[in-house]
Amino acid sequence: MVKVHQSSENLDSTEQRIYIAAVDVFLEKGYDGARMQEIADRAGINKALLHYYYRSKEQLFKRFFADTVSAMFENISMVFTAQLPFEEKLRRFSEAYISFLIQRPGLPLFLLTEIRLHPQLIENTMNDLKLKSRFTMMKLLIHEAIEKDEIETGSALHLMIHIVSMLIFPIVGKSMIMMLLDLTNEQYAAIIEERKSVVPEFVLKTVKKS
Amino acid sequence: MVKVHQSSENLDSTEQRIYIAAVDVFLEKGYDGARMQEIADRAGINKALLHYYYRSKEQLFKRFFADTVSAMFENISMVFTAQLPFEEKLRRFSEAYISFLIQRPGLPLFLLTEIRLHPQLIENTMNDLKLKSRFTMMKLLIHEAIEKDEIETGSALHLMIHIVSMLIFPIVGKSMIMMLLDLTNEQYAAIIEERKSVVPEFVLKTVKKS
DNA sequence: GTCTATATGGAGATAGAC
DNA sequence: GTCTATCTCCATATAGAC
Repeated sequence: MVKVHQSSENLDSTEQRIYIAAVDVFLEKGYDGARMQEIADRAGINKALLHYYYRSKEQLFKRFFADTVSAMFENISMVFTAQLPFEEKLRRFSEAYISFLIQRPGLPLFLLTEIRLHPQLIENTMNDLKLKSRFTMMKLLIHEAIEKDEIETGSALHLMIHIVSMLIFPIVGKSMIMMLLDLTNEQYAAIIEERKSVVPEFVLKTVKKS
Repeated sequence: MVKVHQSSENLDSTEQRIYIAAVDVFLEKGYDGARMQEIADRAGINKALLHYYYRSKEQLFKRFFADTVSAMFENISMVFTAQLPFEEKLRRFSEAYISFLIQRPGLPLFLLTEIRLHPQLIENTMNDLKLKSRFTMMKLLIHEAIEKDEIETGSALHLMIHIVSMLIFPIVGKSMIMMLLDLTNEQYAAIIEERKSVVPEFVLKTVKKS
């Protein structure tokens, strides 16, 4: 869930409603395309009140962005704490990650786009959250597995990129894939669901020692 | 190369300079972030002249977008005409596709983003270009290989998605990957270069009949 | 074809009453 | 806290001289 910066007040408070509306609009339209008027409309209030709670569009965006990135990576790292063989970790990771993305299909493309378009807007956020150290866990996991002779791979780095790419890209490229392969929304959803198991099995075929 | 809508005039013409500037700005800032003033400045002319050649921002964008999508998919389909075994086609495709993307690193993320943000702006474009039929070639290629017993795979559809994901995502997710893995620009470039061969070899390990 | 000047509208942000 | 009204700026687009 996306956390909210707020001192534990009523969930139905105005501030909360504004925040929720802002999340929707920013995700749909991006920073440049988002309109304060639309956020106000969806929250059922007016622009003035919006500025009363969040001084500016920039501040509102920054709060939302920090929360969102944080949620995204919290979710990833959970899988790695368990003590399990590489195979099982990979299966659980794929399952958990795709499940997470299914619920927030617009998130990865949004993040990638905003990082590119507004690096200065998000710089502080990225430094605050210790993302690097979190992600390093995945690298360590794979190195560990290699040392334990569980897997065989030319490059742990490339293997990581393979896995992440196969999990995230189909979500990011939804519009393109649907168009090119002539899929309905239902077919597309089914394919994504399948990938929870297809991707780890595909990877394991390649790297498992026999 | 990105084609230009223009009746074969001087390459240094004003219209041409505007178009080139527009390509740069749109790719950098996206449709919403692009400013006509900036395009005019980079072209070394003023806004009025810009509107003289291209009536509106929307029209300018549409022309550029159509050209760009076209170029992107022209390039893909070239590989499939040759009569070669699946293995060799896959290697050539990976090489050609990554080479293409290295020269236009911002392109895939731009396309994916604009398709999502402005579907109505690009609808005509997508219908005009017979993208679907072009991409179907890749599906056919894989089915053909399966029938010829060249490869073994659970699902041709997923295999296609695997390949495309592993090729495109590292380009799309450059900012994220660089940040998370703590890479310099040089290291990142080297990794992308490596993927020209790493990806097809990875895939072949899984699907090659032995 | 190219310019300066300006029209027009929309966006973020604030003032000030209640 | 919440509203209406308004300010200010900036972006697209056009008018009209040269």
